[in-house]
Amino acid sequence: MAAVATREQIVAAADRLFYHGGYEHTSFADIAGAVGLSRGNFYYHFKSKDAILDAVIDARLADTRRMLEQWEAEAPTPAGRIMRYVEIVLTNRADIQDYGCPVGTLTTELAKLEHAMLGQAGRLFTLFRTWLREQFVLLEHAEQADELAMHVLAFSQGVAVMANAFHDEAFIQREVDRMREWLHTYER
Amino acid sequence: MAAVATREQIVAAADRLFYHGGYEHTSFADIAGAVGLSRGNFYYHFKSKDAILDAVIDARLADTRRMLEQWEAEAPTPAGRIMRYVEIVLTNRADIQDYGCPVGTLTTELAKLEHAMLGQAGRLFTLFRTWLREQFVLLEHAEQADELAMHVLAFSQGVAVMANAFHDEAFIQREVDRMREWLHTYER
DNA sequence: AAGATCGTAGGACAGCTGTCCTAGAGCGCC
DNA sequence: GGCGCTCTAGGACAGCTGTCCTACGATCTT
Repeated sequence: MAAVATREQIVAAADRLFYHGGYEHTSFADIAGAVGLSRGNFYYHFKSKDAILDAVIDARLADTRRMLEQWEAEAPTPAGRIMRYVEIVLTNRADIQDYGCPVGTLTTELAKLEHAMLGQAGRLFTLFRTWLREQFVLLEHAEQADELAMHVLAFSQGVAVMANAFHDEAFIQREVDRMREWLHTYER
Repeated sequence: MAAVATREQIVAAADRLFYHGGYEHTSFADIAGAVGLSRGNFYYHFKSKDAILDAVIDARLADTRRMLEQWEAEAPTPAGRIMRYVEIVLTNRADIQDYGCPVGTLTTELAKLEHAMLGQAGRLFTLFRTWLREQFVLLEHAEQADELAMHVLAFSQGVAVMANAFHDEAFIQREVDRMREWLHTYER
């Protein structure tokens, strides 16, 4: 098997396992089992568990950039684009109810572990923050753009934590509706 | 030393360590070191790690009930009491920036671990939810009381995750101000 | 003073962790 | 055929995990 394909398989499996079970709780043996490789052989592809996490974060950053570009292509207005972000809690509601937000839960876990890769994980949040800020600038709220971006991020994190805790789909829908109305007051 | 005092010391130390470093990441050795006991001797006080977690959750439930009673005694109006809840993200901002919300992060972690004690941890959320709902009933919004309670909970969780990720005190203050204005629209 | 009870230290136990090494299989190229 | 490279399996390694047991010191009761 080509090494590059195996590496991608490892990263994909690790991404899923880190999201579902948490970073520390996921062992080399778990990832090896998911990919179908022997545990000891991992050193050939990644020299440490941190290196896998680094690769997973890089992959998530790339995926996120692709998703944001797609949103920009599909939604013509900045408000529509912001709503695309807001609605991911609906789109991904099944996973969110089971595992929370992939970005929020990873960042929270790494902060508790005082893990060196915490800064890297923070780039995922910053990517969304910067993109949302740009949309609010386009909405002609340049002055408060960053504050509004942070508010939208906090919305999604709050909904994710509560949806994960209570498994309440109606709650998610209500909060998205509430957010849509709030966003309308910033449209022009 | 009296066994009951030692037990309380263990629970207090475990509570702090679980909050700061997470449940799974905290070992018997860590707790033993914090209390000044030998690791093997723990079996005398708690027959398993889950039993410690159970005791920690019970202690947090009792502490929370005390806090809610105090809020009721100190704040005469339901809106004032709700604001007491909203303002804990300011009151505890130092800890929240370092470790997130104690309730939210524990629930999120236990969900990923598929831990048997997840239901117990959920009672912490439910305690706040029920109390907030009662306050909105007193505000004569009985019909939407539970929805509004969930919205306030989501607010606090969102702010906690973002404050933990970005360490931004001004953001916390702005979100509390925003929440205060929102709450005014429900006062009469 | 003798005995029972309470709380403790220390270590044994199997099992798992991340890391690292060695040997060899499979393959293309000369 | 023989060389060299890529990729792999399997196991060794020290260290840690939660659990559990035994032996002993301190304290209290009678």
